[in-house]
Order: sequence, then C-alpha cells, then structure tokens
Amino acid sequence: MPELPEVEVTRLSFANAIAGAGIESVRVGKPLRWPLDIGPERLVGQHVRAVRRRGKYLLLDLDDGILLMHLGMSGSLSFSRHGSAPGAHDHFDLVTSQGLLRLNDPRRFGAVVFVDNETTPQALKLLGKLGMEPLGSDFAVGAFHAGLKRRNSAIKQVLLGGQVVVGVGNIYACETLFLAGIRPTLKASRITRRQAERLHAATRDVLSRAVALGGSTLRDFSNAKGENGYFQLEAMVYGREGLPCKVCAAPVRLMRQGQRSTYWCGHCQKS
DNA sequence: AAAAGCCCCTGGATGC
DNA sequence: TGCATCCAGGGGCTTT
Repeated sequence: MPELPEVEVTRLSFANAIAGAGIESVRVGKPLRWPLDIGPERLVGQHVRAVRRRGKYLLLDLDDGILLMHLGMSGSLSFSRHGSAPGAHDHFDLVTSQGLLRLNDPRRFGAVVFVDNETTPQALKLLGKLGMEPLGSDFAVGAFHAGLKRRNSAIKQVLLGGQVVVGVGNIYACETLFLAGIRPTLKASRITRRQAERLHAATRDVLSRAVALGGSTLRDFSNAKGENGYFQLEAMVYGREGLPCKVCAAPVRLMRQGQRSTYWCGHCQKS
C-alpha cells in the first residue's frame, strides 16, 4: 500500500520526533528483502539527524551514513516512547533516546539498508535511476512530457515504472489517469502536450490531496503514530469495479496490465 | 536500452 | 469448519 503519499505521511509523522535522537540499540527480526550487512556497532552511538524521502524510500540521515528504509507492499513504521515486545511481523527495531522506531512488515518485501552516502554503488543502484519527484519543484510539464514521449509502453506502466516520475503506485496511477481523462493503455509515446499537462496537474493534485488525508488505508496502513488514512474514501475508480463511475455513472471497469489491476472508466477515459 | 515476465512472502477473501 | 485457490499497495532481476 505504501505509495508516495503513505511514505510521506509516515515520514511527517515521526521525522520531528526522532530528530536528534541517539541510537542505543538495534534489533533485527526475520530477513527482509536484503540483509542489513553491518553490525550494530556501526549504528549505536550515532544520531538521527533528519528523515528525508526519495520516491518510496525513506532516508534516515545519521552522523555518518544513511539508513535507507523501504516499506515494500505491506510495511509500516511506528515510533513510540515505550516499546512493547516485538510481534511476529516486527522485523526491525531502532531503539533511540527519544523512542522506538519499529518496522512491521508481514510480507517482508520491505528493506532496511545502510549506505555510507548516496553515491555508493548500492545507493546508486537503488536511487540512481529514479525519476522526478512529483511534489517537488523539479516536476515540470515540459520534462514530464519529454520523459513520457521516450517510452513505448502503456502510460499506466510508465507511471508505475518510476523512471519518469516516482512514487506513483497502482492506486494513484489509476486515480491520476482517471482525473486526466486518459486511457490507461495509451502508449506513453503518443501523449500530447495537452494530455501531459492534464496528467501533470492530476498527479500533483491526487498525491497532495492523498498526503493531506493521511494516505490510503486499504488493509492496515497507518502512520508512525498509528493513525489511519482516508484517501481511499475519495478514490474515483480504484477498487470500484462494477460500481457506477462517480462522474458519468457508467460501471467502473477492471483489466490487467503487467500482472496488476487497472481500474478505469471507459467513458471518462477515452483519449 | 527498453520492455515484459518472474519472483520474493504472508494473510485475507472467496469458493467448493 | 477445512482446504485450495486467487489476489494484494513494490520493484529488482533475468530474459527477450
């Protein structure tokens, strides 16, 4: 579930509270996507300076080094004063002077990785090919349109790919295309300037509204304070197969694109 | 280089 | 109630 809004909401919910905290100990549970290939001594005694986000990655800036965290499909973070005993799906604990940061991830597609800086081979492998930040100042219509035109696959797939624009996952790709009135199967290379403008505006609109609403809680997402999100209540097409389109009342359709579900309205998304 | 498929893993919903 | 099947928010890796 964690797409850009959920990751950003998570970041906002604990970044200030953890800033300046000293790391006291670390606990690693079951293996995540990659091993944390350093010992606790590399982290203990350091301080968490800031928490940043790049795409769907969280970057915890330490005195020396960066802890990269990814929530995968089912991950969530909690940050609390007093830590309880870890549950079956709590796979990473960072015990700090200001509270316990804990990663819960049933499916374990998430990851915690330590890198010395953002230019190490591993950091570059993970972050180096990421596209523009949709809520950042570098997200310009011209560059967006140019990036899309270079791709030959369906616009939905290109949005998901993250090489043109980051953070747009399955829910928000569906919602964004609906808002822009664009057919999900349209080849990205055929996007017109007008369509790119609509998609650009829709992306910013959908993602920023989702952040404001605390993200989408479909199953069990919550921010680091345990609070749920409410964007799912405003979804126009995602998860609404067969229900009437909120704009034209035609039944919302479902199809598969790259082994993922695409929800769309055949009437509103014609171009 | 880009595109398409294949996995990683677990839990919940659905169907028989 | 029990068991099998399908599906789920991501994305790196391998193969075309």
